[in-house]
Amino acid sequence: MTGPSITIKDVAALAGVSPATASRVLSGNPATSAESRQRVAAAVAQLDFHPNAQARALRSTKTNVIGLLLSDVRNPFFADLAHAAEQAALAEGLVTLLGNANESIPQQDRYLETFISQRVDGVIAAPQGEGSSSLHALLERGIPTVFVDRTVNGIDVPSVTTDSDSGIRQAVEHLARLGHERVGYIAGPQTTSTGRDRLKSFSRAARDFGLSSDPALTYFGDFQSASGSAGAHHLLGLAQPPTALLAADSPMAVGALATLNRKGLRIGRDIALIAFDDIEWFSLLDPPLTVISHDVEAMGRAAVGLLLEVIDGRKPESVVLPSELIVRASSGTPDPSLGQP
Amino acid sequence: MTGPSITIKDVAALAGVSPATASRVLSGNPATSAESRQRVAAAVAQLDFHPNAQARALRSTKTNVIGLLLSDVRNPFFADLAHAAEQAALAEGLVTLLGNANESIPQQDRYLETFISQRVDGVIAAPQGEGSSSLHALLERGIPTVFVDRTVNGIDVPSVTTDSDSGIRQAVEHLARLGHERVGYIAGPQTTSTGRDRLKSFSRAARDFGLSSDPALTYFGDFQSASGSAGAHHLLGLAQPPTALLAADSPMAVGALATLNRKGLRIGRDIALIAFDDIEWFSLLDPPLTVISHDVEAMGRAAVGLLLEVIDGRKPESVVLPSELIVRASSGTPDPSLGQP
DNA sequence: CTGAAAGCGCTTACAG
DNA sequence: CTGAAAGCGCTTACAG
Repeated sequence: MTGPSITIKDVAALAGVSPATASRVLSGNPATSAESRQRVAAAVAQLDFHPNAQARALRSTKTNVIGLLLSDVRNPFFADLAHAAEQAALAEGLVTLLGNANESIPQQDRYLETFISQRVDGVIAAPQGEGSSSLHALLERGIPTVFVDRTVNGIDVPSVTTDSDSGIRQAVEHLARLGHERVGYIAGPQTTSTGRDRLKSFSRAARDFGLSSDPALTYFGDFQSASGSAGAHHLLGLAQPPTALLAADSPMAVGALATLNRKGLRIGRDIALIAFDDIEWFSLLDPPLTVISHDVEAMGRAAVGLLLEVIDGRKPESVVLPSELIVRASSGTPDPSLGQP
Repeated sequence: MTGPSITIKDVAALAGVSPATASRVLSGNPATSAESRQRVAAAVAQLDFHPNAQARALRSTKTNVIGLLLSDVRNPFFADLAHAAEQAALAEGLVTLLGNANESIPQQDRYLETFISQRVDGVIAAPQGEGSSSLHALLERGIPTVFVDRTVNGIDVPSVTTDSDSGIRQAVEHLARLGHERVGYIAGPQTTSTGRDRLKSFSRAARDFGLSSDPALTYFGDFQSASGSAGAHHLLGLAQPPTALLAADSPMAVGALATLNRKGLRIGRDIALIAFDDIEWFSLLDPPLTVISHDVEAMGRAAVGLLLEVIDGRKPESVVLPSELIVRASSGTPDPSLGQP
C-alpha cells in the first residue's frame, strides 16, 4: 500500500550518524552524545519511525512479549485476571499475547506452540490437565513460566494460587450452623488443581462439621455454566436431595441458579446456594449470593511480579492468596425446621 | 538455561538436505520430493523444532499475528467478542495479540504503537474517540484494519457494527405502550460511535412515540458500571423522575440495577429497566431483565472475515448486524395507574 | 562516544 | 526438485 517501510538506516542517514549510533540512541544506551541523541530523536519524529520488533527480537533474543494462557476468557474470573495481568505487564513495558485454551487441551497446546515460536520472554499459564506435551516443551526450552490460579502436579514452577481451603471451610461451617446436613457440591474438573483442591477441602470440612458424606452429593462439572445447570438438576433429583448447594466456580453457580429458578425454588428459603468466586453482580441478585471471595487483581499483579523474577534468573517463592466467605441472603437464615436451636 | 536453540540448519543437517529444502518442506512448498518431505518431517520431530517466528516474519513480511484492540475486556460484551474473534482467527491460522485500551485513549495509542512495531498482519479495533494519532499512523502505513462494534468519523475502513436503531426503537415503543412517558436514558460516551448512535436512536424514537423529550432525562455515562449507578441516582433525584430507565450497555445497566436495589425500588413494578446487550445472567435476575440483544459471535466472526479480505487486498463492504428487543419482566406489565387503557 | 562489520534464523529469487 | 547466496532490519562486540 505505502512504500517500503522506513528503517533505522533511514533514520541514521537523516540524522547524519551511523545505524549503530542510531540504534544506541533508540535503546537508551548511555554511550551516546547529547548531540546524537537530539539528532536521532528529531529524525525518528520526522519519519514517524517504529523499530521493527521482529528484527530487534531476532538479534537481541528479547521480545518484550509475554504469553498469557487462560482457560476461558468468558469466565468473569479469567476476564478480570487477564485485565489485571495485562495492565501489570504493560506497566513493565511488556505486551501480552493472549491465548484462550477454551478449557481444551489441544487448544492449549496450540497456543503454547505459538508462544514458543513467537519466542515470548515468558509465559503465565492457568494450565489444563496434567502436563501436556507442549507444557513440557516450554519448560525444556527454559522459557520462564509461572502458573496462575492452577498448578500441575510434578511441574515445579512458581505459582500464584488461592488458598481455597479457608473460604470453603468457612462456607461449610456457615451451612452447618444454619442446620444443613446434606450439602450438594458441584465440583470442578478433577483434571485441574483447583477442581481437586476445592473438592478435597469441601470433603474434609463436611466431615469436620458433621455434614453427610454421601458421595452422591458430589456432582462433577467442568467449570462451565451448562454443567452447573446439569449438576443442580441431578442433585435435586436425588432420593434425598440436598438442602444447600455449593458450586466450585461462578459460571457453574450461574447454571445452578438458572435451574433452581426454573424449578421455582426460592433461593435462601427452599434451598441455599453459595458460589466460589465473587462477581460484581452476584450481590445484585435477589437474593444476593453468598460467595467465597478472593482477590483477582492481586493474583494478576503477583503473577507478573513472579514472572519478572523468573526472567531475571531468580527462583521466587510461590504466592498463596487467601479466600474468605462473604455471607449474603442466598444461604438463608437459621430455619428451625432444619433442626437448629 | 538450555543450550542454543535449534535452527533450521540443524534440521537440514539431520535430514541430509539444504536449509532451503528444509524451509520449503516446512512452508508446504510443493516443489519438494516425497523423500525430502519425509526426512525433514522426521528431523523436525526428533529435534522438536519450532521455527523462529521472528526470523520468518523478518524475511517474509508476514507474521500471522493480528492485533485485537478492545475497550474493556471486563465488559462481558467485549469478553465474548474477544472469544469469538480469537477463535475465528485461530481457525484461519492467525494468533491474536490482545490490547485492552481500558476506555483510555493513551492506552489505546500505546497498544496501536505496539501492533505497528510487532508488524501485525492486521488489526481489529473497537476504537475510542476521534482518530487518535496512532490510528492514523496505522492507516498511513497501510496496515489492514477493520473496526468492530464502533467506527470513527472520517476514517473509511470496513466495519462490523450493530444496527442499534431497530432494537432501541422496539424498546421505546414497548415502554410507550406500557404507558411510560418519562424514560431516563443512561447514554454511552459521546466520543464513541455507539454512544452517539444509540442516543440519537433513543431521541428519535422518544419523539416518534410521544415520550417526553426533556433533556434532563439523559445522563451521560462512560459505559462502565459506576456511571450507571451514578446515572440512576441522578435521574431518580429529578423533580420529575422517570418511570423507566434504558441503559446503553450492560455494565451501566448493572450499575443502575445496584442503585435501584439500594433504593428499595421494585424493578418491573416501581420502575422499568431495560439494558442494551444481552448477558446470560440478565435472564436469571429477579425479575429477569428486558434487553436489546445482538449477536456477538457473529460480530467476531464477521470482523475476522472482513480483515482477511482486507489483507488479501480487497475492499469489502461493511457489515451491519441487527438488534432486537427481548421482553422480560423488568420492563413491567401494563399498569392502569400510568394512564394506559 | 562512534562506525564498520558480522550475524540473529529464516525465505526466496536464481541457476541448475 | 534442489542448493548456494543474498538479504530482511536490527544489535553488538570490536577497534578506535
